[in-house]
Amino acid sequence: MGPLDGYLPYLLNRAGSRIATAFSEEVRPLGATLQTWRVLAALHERDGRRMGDLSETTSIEVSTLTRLVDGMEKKGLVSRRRDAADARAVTLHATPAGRRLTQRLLPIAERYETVALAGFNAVEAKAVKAALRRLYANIDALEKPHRLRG
Amino acid sequence: MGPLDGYLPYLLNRAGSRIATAFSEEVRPLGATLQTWRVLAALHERDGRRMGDLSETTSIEVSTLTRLVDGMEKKGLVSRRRDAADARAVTLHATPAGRRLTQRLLPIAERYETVALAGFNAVEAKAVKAALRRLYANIDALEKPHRLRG
DNA sequence: CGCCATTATTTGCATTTACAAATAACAGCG
DNA sequence: CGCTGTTATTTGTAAATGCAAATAATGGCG
Repeated sequence: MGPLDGYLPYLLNRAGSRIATAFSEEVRPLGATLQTWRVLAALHERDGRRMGDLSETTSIEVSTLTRLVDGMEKKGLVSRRRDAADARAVTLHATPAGRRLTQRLLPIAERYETVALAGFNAVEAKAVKAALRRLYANIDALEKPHRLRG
Repeated sequence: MGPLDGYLPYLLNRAGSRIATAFSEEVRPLGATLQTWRVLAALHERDGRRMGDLSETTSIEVSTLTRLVDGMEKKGLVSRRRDAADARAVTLHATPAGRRLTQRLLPIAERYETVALAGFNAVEAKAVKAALRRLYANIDALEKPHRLRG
């Protein structure tokens, strides 16, 4: 066990990468990717989100998201709509086909949650999640100042 | 707080992405990227690693790593050597310039560790890291069986 | 020794990604 | 109402990525 094993960003990336790769492999036969799942999951949580909102939620850069959504639209999984209130914005909506795919992906996602947390009791699981939220908030706070200048 | 906020892989990815993006931005002025840092950090831990070993430790896919190392070699940060014991393998070594860059990146990396764990006491910090190792091991165990067939 | 299955790395190639610039529409103010 | 600065999204373009195939070398076994 070297220094890397004690370095938090390393451990974070390692765990995240591993789960991402495994999940990707698993959903490929369904014609899905990790990124499409992220978008579908975000829309499952709340449909009709804006691109920027989706980018924030999924951690997918907006220009990347644009082209990802292009593909998903072509596949008939989602549809874009010009926001009625603000014509600059675009809202994204899952189509019936998109919702069907989501339903097929949900149990796989649930299984990954279970597998990842194998051996964790309820208290420990809750603690990890709380810690991950704190880590995120800490880094987020580091970035935010940039946006508040002026 | 929707369902996503309770989904571990989501929290993991969100925290990891955020820290990765922030770190990347920060090291760009030094002519470095997150990926080059990962390679340099792995070599700092132990020099002369094989490509496959590096791929495993950095979570960078081997074919991606090959090309990343091409670029690092061109920049004079690392050098490849054919492994004396096994001519199939290539070992990678940090050059003086590579080590100098590593020395400049180390304090930045340390700072990220500190910032990410702001508000965590020593016990909590240790617990998060242990949890991340367990998560990784759990997913790893899910994958391993594939390699043991035959 | 020579063959064969296995392992380590690289290469081919199509896709994904991200930064920066461009476009489109808003909001406030003269 | 027509500027002006800001916000939301897309597009241009070059680089990074990952799967699969190719290459190179090993080890075991007849």
